[in-house]
Amino acid sequence: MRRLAADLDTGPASLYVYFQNAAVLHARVLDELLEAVESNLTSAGSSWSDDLVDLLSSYTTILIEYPDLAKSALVTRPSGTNYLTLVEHILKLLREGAIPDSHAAWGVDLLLLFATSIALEHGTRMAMAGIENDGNELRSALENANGDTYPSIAALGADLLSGSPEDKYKWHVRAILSGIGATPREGDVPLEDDSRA
Amino acid sequence: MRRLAADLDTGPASLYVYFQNAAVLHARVLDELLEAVESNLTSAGSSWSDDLVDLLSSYTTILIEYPDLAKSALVTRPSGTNYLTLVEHILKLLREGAIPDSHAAWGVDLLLLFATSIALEHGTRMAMAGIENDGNELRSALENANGDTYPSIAALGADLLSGSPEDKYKWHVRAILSGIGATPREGDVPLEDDSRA
DNA sequence: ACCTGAACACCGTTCAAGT
DNA sequence: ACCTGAACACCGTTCAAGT
Repeated sequence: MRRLAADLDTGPASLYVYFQNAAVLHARVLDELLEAVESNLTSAGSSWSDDLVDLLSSYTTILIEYPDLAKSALVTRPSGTNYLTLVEHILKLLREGAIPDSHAAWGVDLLLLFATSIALEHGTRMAMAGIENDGNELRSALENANGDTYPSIAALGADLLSGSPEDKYKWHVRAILSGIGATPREGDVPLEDDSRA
Repeated sequence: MRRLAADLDTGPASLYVYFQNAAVLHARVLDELLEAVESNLTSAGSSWSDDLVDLLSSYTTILIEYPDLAKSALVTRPSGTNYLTLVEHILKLLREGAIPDSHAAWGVDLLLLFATSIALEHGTRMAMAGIENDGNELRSALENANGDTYPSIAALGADLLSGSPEDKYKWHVRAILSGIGATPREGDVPLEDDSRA
């Protein structure tokens, strides 16, 4: 609020003439930024799931630059036209993937929650870079975990810390996609049923 | 920092004698709170996936009371013994579910990211309850979405907004579980292979 | 050596006062 | 009527000064 106000050569109070509060302002700014989501797409059409990974990556990449907006988006879902366009695009790809409608309806939430959280996580981490890189705390805790009290952790060992963020991101999205396709919701018609009453 | 310092009848500066910064203090407090995760479990053993839903619910329930700690946990993974115990418990249940180790290794991250994000989302939303409930913004945007520009949104209609948070939470966890079980990682041995070189 | 009062550099929001 | 300076009520962090 104060930085934007300063950029506009006025006091922060003036912004409250146009925006109810900081959350509303954030939502508006975010929706403006989301116009870039579609234009940042790279792969374009090898498969519906690749497209979905690409689409969400584009969204995350934008949000990662603005962790405060990611936090806002997580708590108060945006409602602008560009956000709706993103939801529409996700749903379109899920239908291409033959995901049942009822699964897709609850699946979009999960996909966007994931993409937003990752942006918040990494964006905030980057914003406090250098100050103190305590990312190694958990790392060493896992490496030195006692095999008697933590047998499963010890069994997995280095695998718990393996992989680049990008590879994990992609695998996580694919896992979510696979899950929302395969996980039954109450009211689902069983697969082999020919739907006679 | 300031509230805790006031409770201890001193200035905020004193805390810096014992904690490097606010993030470190948060991590320590959180790990203390996580001792309650195991004792809050309810269902106990109908199936590994039910147990996993229950375990993560317990974690989320605790974190939802302290959104600031949830934010901290999202950005800087805790590394205390109670957090390790939680990770161990999750891994144990995933092994019970016959999830391949390499999938479990990347799956814990996703499960904990989800549980933490939901706590941050709902916790923050509760903390600003009453002030302005603009949760209906997206709701009405989705309901009034033009069927020509947003065909998939219009096709799904009310289903996009259906379901209680609890039902969605459980379904989301189950979807993630299903996905991490079924999504191949590079290096996976194909199922029908009898592993002769 | 160990602790801390006071100050610094920030926030978002409100409201009386100015044009 | 529309805008805003100044103040209010908060943050986390630092550092010189006190015991």
